[in-house]
Order: sequence, then C-alpha cells, then structure tokens
Amino acid sequence: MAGNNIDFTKEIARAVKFHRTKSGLNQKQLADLADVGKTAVFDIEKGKESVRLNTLLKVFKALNIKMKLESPLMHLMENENEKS
Amino acid sequence: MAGNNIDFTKEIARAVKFHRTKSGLNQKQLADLADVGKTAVFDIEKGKESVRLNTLLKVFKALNIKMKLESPLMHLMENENEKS
DNA sequence: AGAATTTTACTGCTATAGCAGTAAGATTTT
DNA sequence: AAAATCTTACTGCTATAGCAGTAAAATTCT
Repeated sequence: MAGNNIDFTKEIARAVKFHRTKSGLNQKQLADLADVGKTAVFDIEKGKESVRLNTLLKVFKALNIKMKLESPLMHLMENENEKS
Repeated sequence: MAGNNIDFTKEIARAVKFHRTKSGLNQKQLADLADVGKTAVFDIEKGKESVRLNTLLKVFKALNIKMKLESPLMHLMENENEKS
C-alpha cells in the first residue's frame, strides 16, 4: 500500500506551500527561482507522488528546505573502515 | 547548480546499498520486495537524480528508511490555528 | 582454477513528468 | 463592485523513467 507515501507527499505539499507563502512568492515566482515550470510547483503542492526527485530538490533548494534520511541502522553507515 | 542535489542522491545511493546488503538482499530481491523493477534499484544505487519520488519511497519503505524535511521555519508549520 | 551468483549495462517499449500556453476560478486589492 | 493578481486546470508536445528481457562483467563460492 502507498498510504505512507501519500502521507509524505502531503507533508511535502504542505511544507512547500507554507515556505513559499512565508517567502512572499507566488507559484510562478517560485518556479522561476527554482528553475522548474509552474506546473511542477502546482503538482508538488497538490501532493503528486510521482514527481521527480531532482525537480523536488530544486524547489526545496529555492525554499531552503533540506531532506534527511533516517533509519535504525543509518548511524552505522559512516564507519566504513572495515577490512577482512 | 545541481551540486547539492547530486550530493544528496549520492547519499541516497549509499544508504540504499548499505541497507540492502545489511538486509541480505540482492538488487532483484529488493526490487520485488519494493514492487519496482530491478532497473529502478540499480539506478537509485547509481545515484540517479531523476528518479521518481514514489519509486524511491517504495524502496525506502522496503528498507525501513524514512525521509524527513528540515528547515529553519519548519517548526512554525504545526501551529496553523490562526485567524485574522 | 571453474561454477554460481550478482551486478552492470544495454535493448525496445509504454506510460507519464514536465514544459509553455491558455483560460477559467478564486482570491485579494483599490 | 470592479480590477488586478493568483491559483487551478486543461491542452499538445517532447523527453525520459521504468519495465522485462538479455547478456556481459564482476564478484563470490566451492
């Protein structure tokens, strides 16, 4: 089921709209700033799940939003100084 | 410039590969588990920037990786009980 | 070493993301 | 209320993501 993913894209949608309006931008202005089309901004704010990552990241960058990865074993990843 | 985005997709690539191998899965097994094609897993682990968000999230879900949004004003977003 | 497995890389194909226009609604401003 | 601005929604179009299949490297196992 895609439930979780839908939730996350809805969270993205809310965050983008919130940050955009707080920045005093309309959708077209954000689109130009992020170097994407207005349709992309509109779709993201609609919670479209199939948006491409690079498109989303361009919008995030324009709004100073960062993405972070989290998992139980994530912290183990930094130490890759292993050998046999 | 896409530098930051490339960095982030590389981070994603590393995280996916790390979690997949820690889970004892090969690319095809993860693909089946996540209900995506093997090409998608391969591309993600190559750091492809233009992967679609829903595809990425399916893989993340299979690996128990979560994404989080961060920004200076993010915390203001919860309180939306405003009026004129 | 060879055999088995896994990853990388390519193919042709279908579905769709993203684009610029355009226009209709909705909202805000004067 | 009318005018201006902004958002939503649609169009036709091009580029490409993702698919299964195949095969060649690379890796791992015996």
